[in-house]
Amino acid sequence: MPESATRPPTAQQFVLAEVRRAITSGELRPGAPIRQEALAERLEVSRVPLREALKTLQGEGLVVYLAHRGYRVAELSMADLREVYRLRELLEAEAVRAAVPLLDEKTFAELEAAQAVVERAAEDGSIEEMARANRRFHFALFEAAAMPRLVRIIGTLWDSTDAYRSLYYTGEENRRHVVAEHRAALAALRASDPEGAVRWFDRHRAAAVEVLAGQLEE
Amino acid sequence: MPESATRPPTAQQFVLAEVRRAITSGELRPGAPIRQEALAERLEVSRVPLREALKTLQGEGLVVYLAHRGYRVAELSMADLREVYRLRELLEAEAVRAAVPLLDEKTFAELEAAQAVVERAAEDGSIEEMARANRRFHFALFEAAAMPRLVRIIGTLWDSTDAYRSLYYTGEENRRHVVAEHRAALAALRASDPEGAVRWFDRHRAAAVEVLAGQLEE
DNA sequence: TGCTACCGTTTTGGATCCAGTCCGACCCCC
DNA sequence: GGGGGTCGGACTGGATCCAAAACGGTAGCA
Repeated sequence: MPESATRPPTAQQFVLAEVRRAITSGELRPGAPIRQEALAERLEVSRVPLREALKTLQGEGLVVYLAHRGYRVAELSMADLREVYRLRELLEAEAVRAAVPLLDEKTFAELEAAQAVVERAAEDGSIEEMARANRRFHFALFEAAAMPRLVRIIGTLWDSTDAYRSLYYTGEENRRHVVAEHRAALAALRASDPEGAVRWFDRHRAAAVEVLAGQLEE
Repeated sequence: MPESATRPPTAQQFVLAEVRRAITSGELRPGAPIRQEALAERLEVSRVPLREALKTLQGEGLVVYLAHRGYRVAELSMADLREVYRLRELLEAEAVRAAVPLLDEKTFAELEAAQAVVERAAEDGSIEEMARANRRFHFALFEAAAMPRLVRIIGTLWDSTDAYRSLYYTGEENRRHVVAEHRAALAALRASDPEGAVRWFDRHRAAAVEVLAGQLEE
């Protein structure tokens, strides 16, 4: 039963992807408790694979766990938000610097393909697609650094703010900023100018974090 | 049955601590497959809490997982080792810089208490105790930075090399280096000189990574 | 002799069932 | 009327059982 393009080979992987999507898309609200029985039933699995998926998400910081009280969707305080972005600044700069000397045409092609989707989605205002393509863009670059642990850490940092970040793309002006900053960074990468690229990405993040900080105060 | 000072409130937490200890102490060798049935029986629990503990360890990178083939203790390549230490360099420097302005007498007391244990253990050659006290020393400092995510990430980086790092302390000269470098860093911290402390910690790590790299080539 | 298909064993993945803990409502007593 | 204790429901934690996938060995065949 090929119900979707590729259904993961184990239930826990399926559940993991599904729950992560539900959290980062805001379907499961920050702070909300996770009722295992109900969620498992909705996903048509038993509680066992769900619990293992939740353990993974706990490791990623997307949910918090208290013994005998279960899991809740993690909430982000203002201090958390600042910390995440500070760490991203440090780690992504490292990734970019490591990646630049290793960039090849294949990577550039991937970057430009992703960027094309970003631009089209920005025009159309399709938030979900823009978020996906934006991630593809950045991680295509990070992957090029050939530092798998670094990429994984950055990935978890992205995940932990995904639920909030989607909001950023709802502003049309924000979307225009993203497109422009990507283009500038791409030009710097083409010119093998890591510091230039780093500066653009820093500005990119700084703009986002300010907007998000505003959002976080409701 | 108070079989140990404090037995965790759930079996999975007990198992987690136990398996982590077994891995970082080298009792479970890198690359070795983990037979769930046997291990669960040895720890006198069922496979369910063991599996959840293994998921946590997977998130920390201490074990690797393949669907339908189970868990194995993670192995470190030379590239991995270098990456871990490069990331520690970046992140620990950030932690130290953030911590210095926040240091209070309580933290200094903890640092010096840990350092005293390190020095005694270094004399006696008690490897296990030195490793524990060394970790307490460094993390007392990191915790002072008030950046919980950062501390957690650094913690997982430490864990991923623990199985190898114990080897470092078996050399007597290495132990003397550690003591001296800690003292120098402590003096810099007392003088509110973050850059001085960062330099000493960098040297501290650089010495360790070179020895470990040698070990890793068997 | 080397390859392949098959089958039994081992091991992991998942479902169900039971036990223990937590939380809130209610009641008693002060 | 308010505070503390107790009971019951809801939910999580763990054990056992069953299903499915992977591995190893063997036999059959080219």
